[in-house]
Amino acid sequence: MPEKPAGGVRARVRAELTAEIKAAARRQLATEGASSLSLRAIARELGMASSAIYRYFASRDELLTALIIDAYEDVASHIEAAESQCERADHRGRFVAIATTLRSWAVANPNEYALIYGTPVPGYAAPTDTIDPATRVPITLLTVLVESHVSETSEPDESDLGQALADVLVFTNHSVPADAMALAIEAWAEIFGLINLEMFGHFKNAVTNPSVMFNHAANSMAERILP
Amino acid sequence: MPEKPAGGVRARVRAELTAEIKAAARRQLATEGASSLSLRAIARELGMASSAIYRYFASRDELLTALIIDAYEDVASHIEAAESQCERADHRGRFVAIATTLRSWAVANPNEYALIYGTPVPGYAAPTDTIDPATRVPITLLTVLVESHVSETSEPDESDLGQALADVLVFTNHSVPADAMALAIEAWAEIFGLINLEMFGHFKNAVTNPSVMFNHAANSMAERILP
DNA sequence: TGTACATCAGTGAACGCGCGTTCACTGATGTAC
DNA sequence: TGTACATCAGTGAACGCGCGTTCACTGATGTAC
Repeated sequence: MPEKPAGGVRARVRAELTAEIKAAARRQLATEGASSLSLRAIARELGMASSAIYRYFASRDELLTALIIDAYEDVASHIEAAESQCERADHRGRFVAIATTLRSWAVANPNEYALIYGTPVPGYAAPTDTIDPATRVPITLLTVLVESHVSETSEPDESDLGQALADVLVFTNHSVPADAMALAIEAWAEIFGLINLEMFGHFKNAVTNPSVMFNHAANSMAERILP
Repeated sequence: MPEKPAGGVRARVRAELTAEIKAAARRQLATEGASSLSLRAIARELGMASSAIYRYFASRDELLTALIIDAYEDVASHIEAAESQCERADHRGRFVAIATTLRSWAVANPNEYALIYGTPVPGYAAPTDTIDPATRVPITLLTVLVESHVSETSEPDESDLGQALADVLVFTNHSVPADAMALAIEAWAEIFGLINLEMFGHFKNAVTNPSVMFNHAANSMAERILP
C-alpha cells in the first residue's frame, strides 16, 4: 500500500489536477505562445468548466508564473545533475557539461526555453518568486569559475570594466579578476546566442549541423575562459 | 513647387497613410507584443474604421510581414552605413562597428529587435520575401571575414566541423577555413546573446553597465576572430 | 474646358468567434465530537 | 461508530470586453474624350 500522502486523498487529487492543468498549459505554449495562453482552452482540454481553473490558480498570470518557475527549476536540475557527475577539478569538463546540457534541454523543451529565455511576455511582470529559481543556472556556472580561480583573491577593481561588472564581482567576493569575469560572461552570452539562433531559425542555410557546431563552441569556450 | 510624385496625389496620400499605419503598429508592438498586434486598435488610434485598414494591408499577417521587412532593412542600413565608414583594411574596426551598431540599434528599437530576433510570433510563418532583407546583416559580417582571409583558398573541408558548417562554407566559396568560420559564428552568436540577455532582463544584478561590457566584448571578439 | 465614367478610400453594421473573471449554486469529501 | 457541520471542487450562466474579416454602400478623386 502506498504511503498516505500528507493531507489525505483530497490533497493528492488536488496536486494531480494542478499538474494536469500545468501540463495542458505547457502543451498550449507550443502552438500558441505564452502571450495567448488561454485558461478557457485549458479547461476545454481538461473537460471542465473554465471557472474551475480558479480553484487552482487565482489568475492567468499566476499560472504563467508557475510555469516559469517550473521551467527554471527543471533546467537547473538537469544542469546541476550533469555538472555534478564531473570530477571537481575538471573545470573545463564541468563547463562543457553545463553548456551542452543547457542546449539539449532547450532542444527537448523549446516552449519552456522560449518562456524563460525568449522575449518576455508583454504585460506580464515576473514576481519576485521567480528570481531564486532563475539564478540557479548562472550560479552553477559562476561556481565553476570561482573554483578555477581559487588561489587568487583581489581587491575591488576600479577600472571601467571592473565597475561595469560590479554586481557580479561583488557577488563572487572579488575572487575572479574583471577580465576573466568578462570572458565568462561572453561565454554565457554565446551559449544563449547559439541556442537562440538555432531555435529561432536563424541558422537556416548557414549552420547545417547545429549540434556539432555547439559542441565545438563549448570546448572552444572552455579553453578560452578556464585555466 | 515640389515634384509631382509618380502616380499623383492619391498615390502620395496612400503611401503616407501606409506609413502611418505601420508607425501605429510599431507603437503597439511596444506595449502589446507582436502576437497581440490588433488591427482594430491601430484603426482606433488613427481615427478610422477598422475595415479601412484592409485598403492598405490584405490581412494582419501581411502587416506583420511589412513590419518585419522594414525592421530588417532598417538594421541593415544602419549597420552598412557604420561599417562603410571604416578603412577597408581595418577588418577589426569594421567588425566592431557592425557589432556596436547592432546593439545600439537594438537599444533604440527594442520592439523591432524583438520582432526579428526574438521568439518568433506563434502561428505566423514568415513568407519568402523576408529572406533577402534578413540576410543583409549576416552578409555584411561574412564579407569582412572573407576579406580578411583573402589570400587563402581551400577545398571543401570534409571534417565533422566542415560538414556541420557546409552551407555557409559553400556560400563563401570555401575561402574561409572551417575553424575560422566556427569562431566567427561563435562571435555572431555572442553578439546576439549579449543583446538578448541585456534586453530581456537577464543582466539584472550581474552586469551593471551593459554598454561597457558590450564594447569590451566586441573588441575581444575582433581580436579573437580576425587576423 | 467640360462632361461621363471608372476607380478608389473610407464607412458602419454585421458575423462569428474568443477571452478572463465573478457569482450563486450543488454536491461530495473531510473533520470534530 | 455515527452524526452534524464545515470545507472545498466543480458547475453553468453571465458580464463586458476584444478580435479579424466581409460586405454593401457613399462620396470623392482621377481619367478619357
